[in-house]
Amino acid sequence: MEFEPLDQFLQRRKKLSEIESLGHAPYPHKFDWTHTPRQIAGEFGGRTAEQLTAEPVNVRVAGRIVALRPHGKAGFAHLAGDGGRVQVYVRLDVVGEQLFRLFQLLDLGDIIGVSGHLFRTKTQELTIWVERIELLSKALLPLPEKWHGLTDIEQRYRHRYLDLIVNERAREIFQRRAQIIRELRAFFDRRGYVEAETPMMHPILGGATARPFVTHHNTFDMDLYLRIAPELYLKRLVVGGFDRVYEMNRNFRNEGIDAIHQPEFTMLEFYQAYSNAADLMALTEELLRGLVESVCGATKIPYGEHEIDFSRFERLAMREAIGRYWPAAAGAPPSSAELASPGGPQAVAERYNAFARAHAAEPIAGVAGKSGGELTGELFEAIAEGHLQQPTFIFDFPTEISPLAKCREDDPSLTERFELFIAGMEIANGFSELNDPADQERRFRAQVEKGGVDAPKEVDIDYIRALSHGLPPTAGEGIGIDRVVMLLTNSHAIREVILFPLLRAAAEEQGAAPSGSATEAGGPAGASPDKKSK
RNA sequence: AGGGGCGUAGCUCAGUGGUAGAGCAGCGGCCUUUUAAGCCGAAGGUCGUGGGUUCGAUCCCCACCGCCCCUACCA
Repeated sequence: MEFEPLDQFLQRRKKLSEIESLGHAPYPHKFDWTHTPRQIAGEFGGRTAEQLTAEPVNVRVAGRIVALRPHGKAGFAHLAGDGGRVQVYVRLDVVGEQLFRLFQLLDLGDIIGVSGHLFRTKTQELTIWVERIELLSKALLPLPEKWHGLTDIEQRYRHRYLDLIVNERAREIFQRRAQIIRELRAFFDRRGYVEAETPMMHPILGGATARPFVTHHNTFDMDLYLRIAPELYLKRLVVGGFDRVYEMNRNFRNEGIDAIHQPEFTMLEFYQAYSNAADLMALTEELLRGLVESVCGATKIPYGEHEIDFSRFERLAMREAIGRYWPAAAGAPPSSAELASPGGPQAVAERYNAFARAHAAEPIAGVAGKSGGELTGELFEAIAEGHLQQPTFIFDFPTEISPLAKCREDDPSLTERFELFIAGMEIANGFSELNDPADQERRFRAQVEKGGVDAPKEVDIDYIRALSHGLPPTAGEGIGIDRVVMLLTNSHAIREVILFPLLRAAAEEQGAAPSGSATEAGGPAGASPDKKSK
């Protein structure tokens, strides 16, 4: 297989043959290094030129050539590796003709190993005085332009490896992502949670409201859904005696793609027995504050135009939030009492729609056919959600839109459920888990009867059976990890924090190159904590 | 899904109704402390794809493909 740009590809392949004919293995198996490019600066950055002369430091370093400045009978290059870079200096009179010829045959992008001692150049840059040089892997294709790098967004995702080589920010985002995931695991492990891996292929859809991907198992001749949520399996584990359990992995939702949604997305779900929603709000606050401190080194972090302050989390009932952010042009804001009264949400929604029609905003559709709880949820989304920049827990979710949550003891129209919003995004969703099997079965059946494209088609009888064995009073929560990574990396598109976001498959072309014609199939993908479950 | 924008050399981008340019990368030459190294020279393109208008289209029109942004929907 040959790739465009063909002239450069062939040119580099020719150089590789010449390197072989000089007696070098084209793809050697091993290079013993003493330091990574990053470690050189870290360990020896403080040494002066005099110290390096008095006490020579010998190193062996491997890396990718990311800059190359030949000067006739000598030359400089920068090797990148381990997130750092180091300059090397090669001289004909030091390495000899044979190795210098090898140096001349190197290209930007090649991976080499060098050995030598450290010195400082005229400009005081810490540099390796190369005595031996070895090709470790030839780059047959050129790197993107050295100054502007790779800016085309589509190319960056289709050829993420180039993005990672060339764009430091991309590399930093994914290193930080790994750090976040490490910290989250440590947080739950410290507190005695068991990490579980529940099925990703589900015979019955459940645990959220979303349209699924469907797949097929050949031997069992059985259709399966890629999971939209692990919720029902994790609660089975609580029934089984894992009182504290968590899972952090992919969910798949066959729905729209935008700045905060991908079909394949990562969610953390955790459950703890003998706890309720209020306990989880406190835990979530502790978790996120600690995470931001350890990852960003501060409790206030910049996010676009805003500064987000994780030292304080606001708590606001959903009905209060509607009143608080009610548009001034829509008249007097509704009271929580009005929203709680029979027919209240309908009246408020009509008032909002009158305002919306007059101000080119989107009205709430189908008011007459919706329950008060559904309308309350929609009013909240239309009016308040986008205003919630600072960390804010919204609680008192209506029962109609919370089929897995336990009702409030004093008000069956509301549940012990909350969602956390930051920067206008839904970040977390948690509640006291409904553990009454009869009530759960009723709510499941109501969902199935109601129908709709994303409604469950059948009741998960085994889950009801599990509840019938007794689920302790339990609280559970889901946190959208991709969105947390967005916040902590000041990223404003979810695909910036997903290594290989789903793209439309490009047409395969013979000889297609980094210019963007290789097919990136991308399987089913998905992304976000959802409204009705974690 | 609707509206807007974009698609020109490998990369980053100019440009014009008379079939096209720069910088970087690549190629040849010079260059033993450079760092967006420098200097000289040559090369590189089906201007996203397919139609149409025109004597002539990369440019104007239509359709399609892909990407981006906004709005909406799935949630």
